[in-house]
Amino acid sequence: MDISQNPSFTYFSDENFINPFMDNNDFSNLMFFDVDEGGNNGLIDNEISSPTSIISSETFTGESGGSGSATTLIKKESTRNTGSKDSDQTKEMGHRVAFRTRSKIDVMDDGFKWRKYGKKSVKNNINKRNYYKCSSEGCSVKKRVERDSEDAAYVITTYDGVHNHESPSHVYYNEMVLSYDHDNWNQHSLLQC
DNA sequence: CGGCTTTGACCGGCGC
DNA sequence: GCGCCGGTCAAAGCCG
Repeated sequence: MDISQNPSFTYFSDENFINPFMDNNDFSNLMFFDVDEGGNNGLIDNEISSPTSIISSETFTGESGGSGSATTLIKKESTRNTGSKDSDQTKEMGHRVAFRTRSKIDVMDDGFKWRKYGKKSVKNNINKRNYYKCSSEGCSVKKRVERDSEDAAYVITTYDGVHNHESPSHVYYNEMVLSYDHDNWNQHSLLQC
């Protein structure tokens, strides 16, 4: 599947996506999308589309150990399906965000602490899919990480849910951002994690 | 020793 | 009802 030509995906390149801390990873092809990525086409079904998908702050670290990190800010709000459907479908997994990055490493340190709880080989993908849970108490955010089946240079990361706590590296993160007086950094959005 | 990873088993949804 | 498939559980092992 060629995701890049899918209209339901928002595609990021480094032209509109600044990564001042880019070190080990090549984020030249970053994108994210909502709803599921499991289907072949990923077209958004109007009836089951998730109401909102937000990534408030992401901190990618090229190598664990802090040698280098790329900080990313993505925010998306899609408010279609505004209450027209029955509200009982608004369970906990209301927010799902996925994006694809070109990265040498499988799992990127985004500032949160993840605990691996599963690994599966899925159809249409020779690579294994890894399942992670936020290890913070009371936070049930999940994350799936898999290599792109067609281009193993890309990693597809899917987040389910929204963190109800701040990132452990949040303080450090904010300091970094504030030191960057750049228009593209929406600092206020960082605070609504 | 505590937290994490690994990995097979188990479960539920869905299509036929 | 059955089988497939994706997601989760949990025991065992590993590691700092």
